[in-house]
Amino acid sequence: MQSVSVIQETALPWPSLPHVYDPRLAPRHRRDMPSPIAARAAHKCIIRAFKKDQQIFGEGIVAEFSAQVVTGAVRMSKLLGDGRRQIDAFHLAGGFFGIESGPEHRFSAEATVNTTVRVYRFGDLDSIAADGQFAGKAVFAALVQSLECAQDHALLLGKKSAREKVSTFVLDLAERLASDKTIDLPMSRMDIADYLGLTIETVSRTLTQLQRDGIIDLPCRRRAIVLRNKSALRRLANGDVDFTLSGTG
Amino acid sequence: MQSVSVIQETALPWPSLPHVYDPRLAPRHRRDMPSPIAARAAHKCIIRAFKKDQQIFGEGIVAEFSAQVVTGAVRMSKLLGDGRRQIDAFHLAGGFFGIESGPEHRFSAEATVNTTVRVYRFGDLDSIAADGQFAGKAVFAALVQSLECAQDHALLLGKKSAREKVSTFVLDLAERLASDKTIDLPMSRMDIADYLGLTIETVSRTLTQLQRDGIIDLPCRRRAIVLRNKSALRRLANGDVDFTLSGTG
DNA sequence: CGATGGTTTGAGTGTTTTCAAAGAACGTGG
DNA sequence: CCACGTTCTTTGAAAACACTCAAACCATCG
Repeated sequence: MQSVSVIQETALPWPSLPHVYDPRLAPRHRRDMPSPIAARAAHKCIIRAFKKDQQIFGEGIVAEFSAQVVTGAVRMSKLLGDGRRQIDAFHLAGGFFGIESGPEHRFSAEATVNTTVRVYRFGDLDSIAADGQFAGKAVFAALVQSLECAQDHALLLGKKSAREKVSTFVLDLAERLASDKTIDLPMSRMDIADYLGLTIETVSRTLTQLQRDGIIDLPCRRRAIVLRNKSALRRLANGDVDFTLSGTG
Repeated sequence: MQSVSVIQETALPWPSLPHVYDPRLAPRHRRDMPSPIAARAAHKCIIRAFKKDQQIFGEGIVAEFSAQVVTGAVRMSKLLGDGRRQIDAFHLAGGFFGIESGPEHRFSAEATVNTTVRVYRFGDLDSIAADGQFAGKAVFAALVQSLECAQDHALLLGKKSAREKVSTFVLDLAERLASDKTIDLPMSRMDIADYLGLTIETVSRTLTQLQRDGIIDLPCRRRAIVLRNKSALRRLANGDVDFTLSGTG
């Protein structure tokens, strides 16, 4: 009903993952070393497609699977009692998500656009951790990266202004998508707002203002942003100086 | 406190830490605070004392050591370009901190009160991950806990009001300190503010308001909070309903 | 006991939110 | 391929919340 297509996959090496696999972490094992997880999971590994806004798994659901984004993007979100939503992270192509320590998922995962993911079935984390070889390290690396990401996110949410938040977001997305000039946003303003701890109106206003200041450009196509002044963006993102008041005034 | 003698140091360049083994110090673990890592690293483990506001290690410093709080509390903080500070976490007795994936510490660690820590010398994360036994799992667990903590923190910073933030903080601290009624705060208002993404004035005002509403009590002793209405606090913390307007009005 | 620094309180300001409505892109169906 | 409706986005005005600046307060320590 909801699954659009299910395809059997051949083995695909974990190590080719841009996002999870930091060569700095395990460079020695990188070359030609088969991944135990991939090997083990190969025969149960499938690709699934999810439509825009379709849920991949919900908060509180038993964590039987983890997954890797093939195309598209996935948002990890959490809800407050009254429905307020905080998006913890966006996973882009190559990104892993759904790896949990406890028995259930602590986030809900949804596709922000039409998305395909590769699904893995995982045993408990203990056994992964106990695997001193490739699997343990890969999961370890994924975990550490999530942690760093979450911590940077906390800095952003706690201490940055709307202008700085949006700048940070745009810059980060540009890097992760390897976009030199034009970024194709794989999410709505609402998603961005819930990620940055702002409202859609503020996100929109801030983008407009950055455009007025010549830092970015907003083409007709709403889901795109063109970078005009990357260094200014970087300064803003890092809170380097008082860069809040700019140009035109 | 503990029968073992504690080494007090003033200036402390981490790199010059003496890797001595004092049988009186290291192997004796507090019964209520089992430390698997210590068991393994016993021969490299020492106890060190830090005074209030003393730095344990700085952001960007080579990560040669990690540590576990024995008594007191440690704040992990990050700075923005212009000096704004975000505290990522407080580590209380038993908490591990300083475990990194990369070559250097991504946070500065400082004692918020007079504090003693057990210091470990760690090899790179690879070797820890490769250890399928005790150490690997313990570090793994610590990492996962940090991650969950950071993610909850992001929800707090991004979506909660001052009232909700403070309530969450008080409740969390009460649980972590196993305080039934009276909480002895191991940090200043400034620390709390930088942790919650607020200013000290707002933290103070919010606490006062919670007191007026009969939810907490603020004794003369400024570093203490008495819980009066724990369930109200819990409702506030979880954003359960519109609980913002309360009592007296 | 007085000095000190952290904390509380007050008044005014500013940024972000809220509420409301117009505008524009996108998808659907003809 | 165009027209239409729907949805998302943008813009505006007013309000709310937290912040800034400033001063008083009072625990704590010497």
